[in-house]
Amino acid sequence: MVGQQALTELAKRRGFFFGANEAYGGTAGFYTFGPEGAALKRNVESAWRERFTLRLGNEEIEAPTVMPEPVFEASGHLDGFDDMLIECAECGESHRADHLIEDAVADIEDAEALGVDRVEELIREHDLACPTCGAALSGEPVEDFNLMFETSIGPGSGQPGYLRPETAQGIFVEFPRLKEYARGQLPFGVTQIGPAYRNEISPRRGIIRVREFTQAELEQFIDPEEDEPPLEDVADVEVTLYPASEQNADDGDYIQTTIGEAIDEEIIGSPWVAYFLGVAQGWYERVGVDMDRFRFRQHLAGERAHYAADCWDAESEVGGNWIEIAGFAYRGDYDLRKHGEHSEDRFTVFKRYDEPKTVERATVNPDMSALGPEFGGAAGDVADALQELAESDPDAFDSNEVTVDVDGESYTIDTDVANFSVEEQTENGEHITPHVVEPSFGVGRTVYTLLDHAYSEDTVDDETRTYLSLAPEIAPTDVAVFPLVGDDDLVTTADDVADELRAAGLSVSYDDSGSIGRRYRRQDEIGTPFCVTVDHEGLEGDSEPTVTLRERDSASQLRISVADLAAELEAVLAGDGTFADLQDRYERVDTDVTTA
RNA sequence: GUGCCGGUGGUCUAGUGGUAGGACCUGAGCCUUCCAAGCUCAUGGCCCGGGUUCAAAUCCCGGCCGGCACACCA
Repeated sequence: MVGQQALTELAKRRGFFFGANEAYGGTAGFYTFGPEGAALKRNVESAWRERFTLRLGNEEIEAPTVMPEPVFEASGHLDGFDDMLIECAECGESHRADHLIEDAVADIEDAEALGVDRVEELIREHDLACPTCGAALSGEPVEDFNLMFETSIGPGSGQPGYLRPETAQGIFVEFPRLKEYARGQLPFGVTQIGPAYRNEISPRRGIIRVREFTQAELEQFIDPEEDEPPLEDVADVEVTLYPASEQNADDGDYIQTTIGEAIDEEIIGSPWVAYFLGVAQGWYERVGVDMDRFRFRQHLAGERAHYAADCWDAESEVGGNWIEIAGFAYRGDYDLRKHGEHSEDRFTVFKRYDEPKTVERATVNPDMSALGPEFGGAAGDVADALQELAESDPDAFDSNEVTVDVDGESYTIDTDVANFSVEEQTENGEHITPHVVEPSFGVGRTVYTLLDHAYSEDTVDDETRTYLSLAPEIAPTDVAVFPLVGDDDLVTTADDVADELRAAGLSVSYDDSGSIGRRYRRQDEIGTPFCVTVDHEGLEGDSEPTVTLRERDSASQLRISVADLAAELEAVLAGDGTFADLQDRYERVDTDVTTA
């Protein structure tokens, strides 16, 4: 196991990531990905896109990071994302004011909804004390802290906006158009990879908890009554589960099972969530997460977000701690329903019935030439109220007069004027609000996990060697090319080989400095899976030139002709064969190197 | 946000009220035909601001950044 300190040091020194704006003292919670880190992150994103967008037949979008205030009124982030903090004057501890009240006052369960002033009052009335030191908190100010970054759109006072706290909202808000694009057919999925922002009170633990981070999210829109995931694709996938029941039990333990069994035994409630856990398991394994340090943990009841009906996290163990690297939430119809209520657009899809239905519907057709002169500006509202009444209580129209309330005023109308009737109508279907299943991945945390799990040390010729055993698919550099020594003919050939490999689309690093061993170590430390060395032996005689090809983890080499090199490397990097396969087909080089 | 500890070349680190030394790295050269070798030379540093002092990188205060603990993490 590697400590956070050693990994952070390597990350800084080798250009994976480092604190941003250090020239100006640094900014807590913001990191820059250096050349190696940016390449690694890009490769992780590509692998995610390949699996969760392309392979699943979904579509990817790119929405703005700044969104106007009403979006977050609808999503609940403006209220639900607030923390009410109160600070003890005696010991300086900060506490959640709303939690204090919920604990102390029996009949208040959601103190957050009460507002700052009322919460301050309640603390006075109940004479609440600091849980840490016991000093009275009465009279201390309660501060609202919203975790969203606020900004202002346009000049002057502008309109208030926020940096999105999750990429998901960019997908939900555009649902009306995305639905059109999907031709109104459920199920369909939309993905987005991009930055999200949370103004954390206290960023911690390096890159693990930051204020700007990259999310890769899939919003799967489904008809909850009809759509089922292709569970047969993942039924046999083995997973390590840590359900809420086990977390609560004294002797709770992990459950090793398959996705199929977990559904049969109702450990995972939602088949869709289970499906995505299965897909994710395979993906994490592929990009290089150590599956012995990986688990799916179910959220405890009190832990769930305001939108989530059931939620599982993917967690990895890094530096001895478990961190969340993805969340799988069944969000129900919460998001689309809310945006539908708050905006002018329709966040529904039309679901056709198998057979058209004939229904009796009570309607009114009010004589507006009578209502208008009588009620003036209220006439339109009265007409609407009559229609509502017709639907909810048609019997009200049996008598001669009917009364409706509009804004607290009562209006009484002759029933004749309302033109009440019951008509038979044909309904071909209904508008339903889709449910949403959301796999949401933290890209930065995944990158950190991969570095942690790839970090290795061994001994080569009695010297300690540090190397990153990254999956070839996601390693920042595919291959490094060296001339064994600085002779002109070796340098020229090595240059040509590097150029040829670049032309084949590989990410190539060229290095002719210092001793060959030093150059191998450099590449080991950034996880480059292969090194190609041009030596005199390979250029001797009239036969085709050859080079040595070295594999990172074993440090073993084989001799291969330059003509075959690009194609063989491409195949291995694409996961089509391994270095061991090449060893069977090409001459091994005895290097006298011993690894232990 | 609170408490404790810390901040010296790219990285790691020694050190003192009189402006700094090492190791590794990096660059140039010599040597070198496969794993951080050796030799020569070179580049490069006291987090920021204020105070005390003849003099502050050193002491004091504040800020910023980092680590740990608490709180927080929808």
